[in-house]
Amino acid sequence: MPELPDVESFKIYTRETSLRKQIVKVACPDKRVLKKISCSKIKKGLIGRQFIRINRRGKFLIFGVSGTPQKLIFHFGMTGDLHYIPQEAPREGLDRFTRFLIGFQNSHELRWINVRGLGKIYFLSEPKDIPLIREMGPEPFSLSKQEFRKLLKVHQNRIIKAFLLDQRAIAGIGNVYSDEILFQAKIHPKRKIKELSSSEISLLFQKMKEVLREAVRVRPPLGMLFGAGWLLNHRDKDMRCSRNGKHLLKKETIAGRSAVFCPHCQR
DNA sequence: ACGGATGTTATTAA
DNA sequence: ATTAATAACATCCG
Repeated sequence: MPELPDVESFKIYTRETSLRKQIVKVACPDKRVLKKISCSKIKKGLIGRQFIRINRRGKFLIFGVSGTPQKLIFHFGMTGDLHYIPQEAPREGLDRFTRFLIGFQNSHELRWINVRGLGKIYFLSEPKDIPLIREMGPEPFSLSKQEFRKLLKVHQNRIIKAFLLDQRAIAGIGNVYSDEILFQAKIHPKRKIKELSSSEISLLFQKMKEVLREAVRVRPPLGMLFGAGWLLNHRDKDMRCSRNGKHLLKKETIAGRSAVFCPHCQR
């Protein structure tokens, strides 16, 4: 789940729930997710303080803290969620996998839920000390079409799916949304970038922004649905192309991930 | 029971 | 030097 749109909605959610509240508790039920930092150091840095800023960079969520330059940084890995909930709420369902939590003075807590334990938590002053942040490519939402064309030029020898997935090339796009973007742009995931036409690049740029923007819009108030034309509604389900119910979607390993696409519509 | 899963990284191969 | 494929990480789900 946690690709750019998901982390963006975590940002909105935590800004609405967790900003400017006195932190009174920090718990780390699973130390393995803490990177180069102990639970007691995080406690020392957070307790008695407040979150004053929450930002996103790629798939990272970054919390600025009052009275210290240190920032709390979450990466969710393959699975993740955040629940702001009364502290007495039972840890059942997904909440069983709370591997880190912040308690506030109002008796609510922010639970960092990470089913598979591949997520990571950092507490440091300089986000760029995390190699992936230091080397991360530009944010899709801040790219102009001209910059996008330049970026593709730099990566012209790669296949398009690998480019979209590479955080060092462009930030925040993961497997599901890269498939969706390519489906909507009608581009086969294995196409070489240098062989894309100018109009294909234009459409790709437009669809990249549309898909990500729409996914951010659909996410937060839980339950809203993606449009009928979306590949997302069919992958892991009936595997039928939403453009023509007769075409069967294909699943193939590309750039190390299982790509789902319509061999008929995507060329 | 086995394979696969929305991510990243180190290693190996091409 | 680049780029792509692979395994590994941890754990749940169908």
